[in-house]
Amino acid sequence: MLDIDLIRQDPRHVEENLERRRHPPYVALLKQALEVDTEWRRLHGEADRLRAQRNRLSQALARAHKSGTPPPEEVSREARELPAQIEALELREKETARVRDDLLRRLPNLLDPSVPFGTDDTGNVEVSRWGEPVEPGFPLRSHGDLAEAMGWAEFGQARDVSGAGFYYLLGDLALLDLALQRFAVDRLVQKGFVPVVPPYMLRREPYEGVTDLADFEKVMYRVEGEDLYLIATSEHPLAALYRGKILEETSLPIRLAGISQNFRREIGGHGVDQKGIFRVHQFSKVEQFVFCAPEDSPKVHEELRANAEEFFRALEIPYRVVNVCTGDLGVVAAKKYDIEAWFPRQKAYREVVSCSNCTDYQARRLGIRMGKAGKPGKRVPHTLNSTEVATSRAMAVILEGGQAPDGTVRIPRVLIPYMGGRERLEPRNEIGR
RNA sequence: GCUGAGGUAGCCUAGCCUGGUAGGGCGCCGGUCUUGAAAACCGGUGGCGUCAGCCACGGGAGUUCGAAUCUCCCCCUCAGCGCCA
Repeated sequence: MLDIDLIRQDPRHVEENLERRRHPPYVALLKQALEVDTEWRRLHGEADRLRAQRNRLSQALARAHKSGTPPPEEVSREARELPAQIEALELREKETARVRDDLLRRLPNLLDPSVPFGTDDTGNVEVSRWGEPVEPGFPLRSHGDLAEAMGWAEFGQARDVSGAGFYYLLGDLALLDLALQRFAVDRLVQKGFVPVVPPYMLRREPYEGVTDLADFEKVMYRVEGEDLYLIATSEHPLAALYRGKILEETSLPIRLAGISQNFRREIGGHGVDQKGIFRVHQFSKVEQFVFCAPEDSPKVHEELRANAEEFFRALEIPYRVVNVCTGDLGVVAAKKYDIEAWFPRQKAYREVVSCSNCTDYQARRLGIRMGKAGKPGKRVPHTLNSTEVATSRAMAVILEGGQAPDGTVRIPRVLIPYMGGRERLEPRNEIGR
């Protein structure tokens, strides 16, 4: 949610920013919100005056009551008539506020100046590139086919018992999933992040603070008969960790490393990845999340990006970083980098990390403030989030890029200690796992 | 799931029976004093506002001129019991 004070003080600035999305309805929404707000302020003032009058009358009646003298007739008459007027006015005031807030909530975050314009992901701008894609000397198998052939995954039975988009991981691939998570967490802890295993379900109300309403229809699983939703990413419960709280200025930045399963209903198109773990309903992810002072967020954004880049360099996976354009950015982030890893079989860069600066948009909706408790002058902190690793995606790259003609897969050097010292993923039947 | 107790400002708590518009403590901020600090004392402490004021006692509805207080509905938390990895 945008700052209503900013909109009142400098509507032109907000309008110019919204125009950069080249989506005229946003500007119309803004103007409407501003009009409704003006009306609300008028109603609010009027209702305030009537309430003040009511308080004065009530006190006069209380005094009369105490002294035992009956109050003047016109006082008690006005006291009887006022509540109906107040009620009518308050009803309009409340309704107007509701309309204004609805309009406000539909406005996206303000864009960072560096965000390029574009209508979809083809408008994203490459900002850096690391590693040399190598040509394999033999035809590569898709990660799904390979995993199934080597006994590391079972898709058919998962489809039968849970539906398309689910999978069993078995043997070395199950271990690789855990190894990636533990490696990612260890690195972040070393950098001062607090590891967090959050709730995997949230109630609707706190959930509305962290995501836009469309997600409830499209993305999230709802628990039957309960006011609970399965989290789509640990970003959500991590953001909600301080909902309604005041963060001590000196404790910032707060760096959290979320460890969770993630559940997503809509998983988009299929094609070459129909079989596999690239797009699935459930996956493990280690997430970076930071609360910081507004002036620090650009620096922290680069820090999160650097952390994610280092992770993929440690895995020796070539990648590029793109500055995500307006059409691909979504409403919550002010700026977003995607890291796209090189998939050698597909000969394409594909998204493995998403790194966002949400500025104050998320924190304001969650009612998170910063400052000293009891001291005036609270500010709204900024929130940022970035994937460290989504294991499903990382495993897909490792399987594609690390495979040998015999089907075994080279384990990235840094993960060997996490895999019992072994250097290759071995077929399940051959080693009895 | 059952029974009971609760939800008051950043935190703790009084007020509820008997309706008159939220008091105290801690913390924090500022001031006085001091070489400096502590102590002491004074003032402040959330949200909205067109800066008159208004709102805020878990949420909503009702009764009333007036509700933290009375009535009803709902939510949440804790304790004990039950169930349980």
